[in-house]
Amino acid sequence: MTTETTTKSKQAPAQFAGVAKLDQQLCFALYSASGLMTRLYRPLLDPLGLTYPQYLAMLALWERAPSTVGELGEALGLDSATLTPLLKRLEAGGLVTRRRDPADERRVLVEPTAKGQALREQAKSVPAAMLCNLPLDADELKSLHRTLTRFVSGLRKADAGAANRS
Amino acid sequence: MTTETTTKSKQAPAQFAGVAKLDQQLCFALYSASGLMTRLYRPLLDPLGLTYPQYLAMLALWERAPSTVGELGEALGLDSATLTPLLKRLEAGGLVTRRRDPADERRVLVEPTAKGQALREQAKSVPAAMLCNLPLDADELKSLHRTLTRFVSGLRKADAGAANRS
DNA sequence: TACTAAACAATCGTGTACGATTTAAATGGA
DNA sequence: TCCATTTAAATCGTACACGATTGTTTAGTA
Repeated sequence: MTTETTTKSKQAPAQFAGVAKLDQQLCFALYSASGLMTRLYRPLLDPLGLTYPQYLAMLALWERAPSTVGELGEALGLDSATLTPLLKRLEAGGLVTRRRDPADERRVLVEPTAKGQALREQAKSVPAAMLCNLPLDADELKSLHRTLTRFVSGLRKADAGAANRS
Repeated sequence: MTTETTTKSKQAPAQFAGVAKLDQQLCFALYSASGLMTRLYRPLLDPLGLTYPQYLAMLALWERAPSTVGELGEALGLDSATLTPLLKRLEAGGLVTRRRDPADERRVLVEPTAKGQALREQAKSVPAAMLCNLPLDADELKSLHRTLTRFVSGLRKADAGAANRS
């Protein structure tokens, strides 16, 4: 509890200490929630042969195919270093195809196969099953989602700013 | 858009479809928020030579040392398969020591070194800097934290239940 | 006391994540 | 047209993350 002036140089509010601690707890809560959620998805996705990130990729592809790796990355917030091997695993599992875009050989087009499309039917029961795991009622879920959405879009802006600055 | 009865077997509420979609979005929002947050911590933690999980481990150790691997795992929600290599990296960096508990040779006691303690001073400026990145005001942060905390503790219960059932 | 069961950390295999670099293709001026 | 620049994906190295298994130590019980 050393009374130091380090924080004075920042334009921090008066009640800094408390809020800073809160931010730390908030960040940890987000980190924990994300991890727990992934764990709870596992028993639902195992029968489909998907991991949670793979499930997200399939959701994106079911919405819009073909998609380029870049578009998927934009949608999921992942870069090619993560997506390329993930998509290769989906391809190895026979769920998607990957091919160079003839119109622009730099791009790679990803598309569900018939098997990948068929999986969509099985996957339909996942959200309902997951919902049973979520400990809040519908109103609370809605409120949490609203706040989180604003939070995420704000963070995205901050992240883009940080990227530009480098 | 096949009208099927698959979901009728679940005891789902009438407005199932909408809520289920929401849950999907909520889970994705959590996933995104967690990833973005980790990215925003990086420039703050790089000067300290820590990753975000390593920072969490040090926070736990600054609060309570020595801790066993199991206690750290409980606090952070990680298992030994994740923690052991992480702690070995912290040890290699000279920030912690690891030794078998003489009173119970199964346990391993982890403790910050002098260097690890010294790092605590540098780390004090991290929360304030991070706070500047967070896009919500103090009230919203508080509300989000409250909801998330309830959410996490509920998820933990669900997770424990799932573990017992297996 | 012997012997099984439980607890604990470590290890192995697989799958994200991402910064940094590389390779190839397209684009935009001089 | 030529060439530097930009864009897109892949690759490399490092670091989580976890299920399943292993090896060791302790605890519990007949």
